[in-house]
Amino acid sequence: MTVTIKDIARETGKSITTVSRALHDYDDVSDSTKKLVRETAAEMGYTPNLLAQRLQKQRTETIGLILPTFGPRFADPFFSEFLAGVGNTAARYGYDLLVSTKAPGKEELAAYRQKVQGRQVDGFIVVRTRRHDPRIDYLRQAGVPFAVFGRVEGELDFPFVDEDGVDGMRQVAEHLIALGHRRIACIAPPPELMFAEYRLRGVKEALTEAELMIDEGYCATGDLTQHGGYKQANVLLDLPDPPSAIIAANDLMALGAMSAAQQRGLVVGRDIAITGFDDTPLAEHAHPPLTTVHQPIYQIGSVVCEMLLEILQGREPDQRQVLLKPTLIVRQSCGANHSVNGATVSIPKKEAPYT
Amino acid sequence: MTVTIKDIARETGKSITTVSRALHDYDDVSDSTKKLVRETAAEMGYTPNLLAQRLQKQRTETIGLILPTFGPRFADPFFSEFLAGVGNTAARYGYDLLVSTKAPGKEELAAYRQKVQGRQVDGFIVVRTRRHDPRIDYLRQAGVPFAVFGRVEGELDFPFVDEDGVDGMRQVAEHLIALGHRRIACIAPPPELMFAEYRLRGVKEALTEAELMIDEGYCATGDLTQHGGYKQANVLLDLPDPPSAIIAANDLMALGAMSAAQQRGLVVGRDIAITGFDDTPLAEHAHPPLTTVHQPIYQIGSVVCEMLLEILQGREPDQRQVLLKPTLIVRQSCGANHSVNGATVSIPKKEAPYT
DNA sequence: ATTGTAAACCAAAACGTTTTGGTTGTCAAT
DNA sequence: ATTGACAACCAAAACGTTTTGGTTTACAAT
Repeated sequence: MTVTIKDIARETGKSITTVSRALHDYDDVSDSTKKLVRETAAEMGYTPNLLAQRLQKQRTETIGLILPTFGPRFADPFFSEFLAGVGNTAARYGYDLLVSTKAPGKEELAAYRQKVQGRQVDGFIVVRTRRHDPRIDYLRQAGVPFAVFGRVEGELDFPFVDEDGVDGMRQVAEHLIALGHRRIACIAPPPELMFAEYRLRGVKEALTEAELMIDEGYCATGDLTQHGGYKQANVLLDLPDPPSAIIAANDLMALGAMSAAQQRGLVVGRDIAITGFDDTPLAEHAHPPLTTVHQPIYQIGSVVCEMLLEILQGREPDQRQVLLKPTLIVRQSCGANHSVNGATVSIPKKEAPYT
Repeated sequence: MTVTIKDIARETGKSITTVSRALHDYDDVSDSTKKLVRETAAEMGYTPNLLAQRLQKQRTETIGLILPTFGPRFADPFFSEFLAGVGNTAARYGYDLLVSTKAPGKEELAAYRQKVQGRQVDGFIVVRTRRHDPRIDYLRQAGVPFAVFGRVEGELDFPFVDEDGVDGMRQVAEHLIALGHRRIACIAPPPELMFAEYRLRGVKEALTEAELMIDEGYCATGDLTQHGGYKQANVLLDLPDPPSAIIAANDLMALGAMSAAQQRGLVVGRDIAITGFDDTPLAEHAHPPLTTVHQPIYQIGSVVCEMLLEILQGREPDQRQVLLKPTLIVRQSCGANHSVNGATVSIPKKEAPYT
C-alpha cells in the first residue's frame, strides 16, 4: 500500500539502515548509493511516516494552542488573527499546530494534561492569561516548555510577550482628558483576566493625575463581546449623571457601546466619546471610525511562537520577555477629528464637548 | 522518566501483553489482575503514549483543517466560529484538530499533500470551496476521507453541508423589492468562490422575476473583508445613478458598505438599504442592526465534523449531503423597522424610500 | 606479511504500543 | 486415564523509523 523505507531497501538492494542514512545525507554512504536511493524513493513516491519518526525521535514537532472561549458563539476576530500568526510561524519551522477551544475551567486543564501526557505536543502557547493562571502553574510544574501572550500576578519566570496595557490605557484616558472630558466611564474586562488589571490601572492613573475622582458606578464590567459592550453601555447611559466618555477595554465592546449610544440618538464623537483597544480591522471601518490602541496581534502570535520554537530547539530566544509599547490610534469616535459627512471638523481641546 | 506499559509489567510481575489487555478490559484477563494492573497504572501515573498507539493502530485520530486566508490580517469572525464548531465536536469524539492557515494556491495544496503523506491526519475538513476546487480533486484522487462546507461545480459525490445561497439571497432581494427598491446593487464575493455563484444567482433570479433589469455596473466584487465592502460601496455610490439598495455577500462587507454610506451622510435604513449574509454576532449590534441571512456557522462546523468522524469510524453518516434552508433576519439596515432614536418606524411597503 | 585507516555498508536494538497465535493449568465429562 | 473446554496468561511480531555498534573490503604504509 504505502511505500516505506523497507520497500526502498528491497528495491535498491541496500539495507534499511543505508537507505535511512542516504536520505538523511550521512557521509558514510557513497554518493552513488545516495543518488540511487533518492531516485528510487522519489520514483516510488516515498514520504516518511511521521508517526514512526516521531516515536523514534521522541519529539512530536507539534505545538498546542487551546483557545479559551466563553459560550458557543465564538466569533472573536482577535483569536483568528492570533491563530494565523502562530500557525504560519510554526509552519515555517516545520511544526504543526494542534488547536482546540475550551471554556476556562476543569475541562480546559484536563485538555492540557491529556495533550502533555499523551505526548501529543512538545510545548504550549498560552493566551489570555488569568491573574492566577492554573494553566501556567500546571505547565511550569510539569516541566513542559511554553510561551505566553500576557502576564500573570506573581513570579514572571516564563517567556512571554505582552503589550503594556497600563501605558496604552493611560494614553487613551489622557487623550480624552485633553479633549475636555471629565465624566469618564469604562467598561472593563472580566476581573479575573490579567489584562483587566493593567488596562484599569492605566485609566485610574491618568484620572488620578488629572485629579478626577473615580466613581465606582462609572466602572462597568463586560464580557469582551459586542453584546456585552452594548449592555454595559446602556447601564452607564442610564445613570442619572451619564458619562461623556466611555473607555471600552476592547474593540468589540466599544462597537457594542457605540451601537447603544447611537440607538439613543447620540452622535458618537460629538455627543459622546467612545474608545476601544486592539485595533482590529473592525475598528477602522466602524462608523465613526474607532479611536483605539493598536495591538499587532498577528505579530505577537508570531513572536510568541518563535520564542517557544527556539526553546524547543534548545536555543535561547533573542528575548525571553517582551513588553510592547502600544500606540494610540486616534480616529473619530473619541471626538477628535470629528467629521460630519466626510468633512473633518476640529474640536478645540480642553473644552468639554458635551456637558 | 515517563512510565510505560513495560514498567507496569515489571511492577505487577505480569507480561506487557497482559497489562495492555487488562487496560483495555479484554476478557481473557482475570478480574483480580485487571484490578491490580489498573491500580498500579494509576499509582505510577501511567498514560499511554499516543504516538506509539497511533503507529501501531495506523490511525492518527486527528483531523486536518486548513483555513484559506487572504493577506496577513485574518480577522474573520466566520472562521473562529467555524473552528470552534469543528474543534468541539472533534474533541467530543476524542479526535484532535490540526489547524493551519494558508492562502489558496500552490503552497496550500502542498500542505494538504504533506499532511496526508506524512500520515498526520485521518481526514480533512474543507471550507470555503472554489468552483473547481483543487483541494477536493486532490483528496478525492488520493482516497483521503473528507467532508466539506460548501459545494463545487461538477460532480457532488462527496459529503457536504451547505446553506442554500440561492434561496437566501432570493429572500433578501425579494424583501428589498417588496420594500419598493428598484435600483439594487450588489457586492459579490470573488467569483472563483463557489458560493459567489449561488448568492449572485439568488439575486438575479429575484430581480428577473420582478422584471428589473440587471445592470452590470451595479455588480461590484469585494474581497469579503470590511475594507473591501467599504471600497466597493464607494464605487457604487459614486455612480451617476447610485443604487438605493446594496446587497453585500457577507456581513463584513455589509458593515464596510454601511460605513461608506454613513460617511457620506446617508442614513442607512432610510436613505439607503444595505444587507449582509452570515448573521455573525457583529450584525446584531451594528448600527443600525444589519438585515442579513442567518447561517448557523458553529452548527455547520459541528455537523461537517460529525460527518467526517462517522465516515472515519466506518459508519455511514445520517445524511451525507445537507442543504440548509436559510432564514432571513430582518433588522433595520434594510429600511424595514427603521428606527429613529430607538423608536421603530414602519415604512410602508411597495414604496421607494429614496428615489 | 602485518598493521592501520578509511570508506561503505548493515544487523539489531530501540521507541511504546497492540495483536497474533500460542501455552499452561484446572476441572468436568467421558 | 483421556479428552475437551475453558480461564489465564505470555512470547514474539508488527507498526516505520533512527541509531548504535559493529563488519567487510580495499589500499597504503610499515
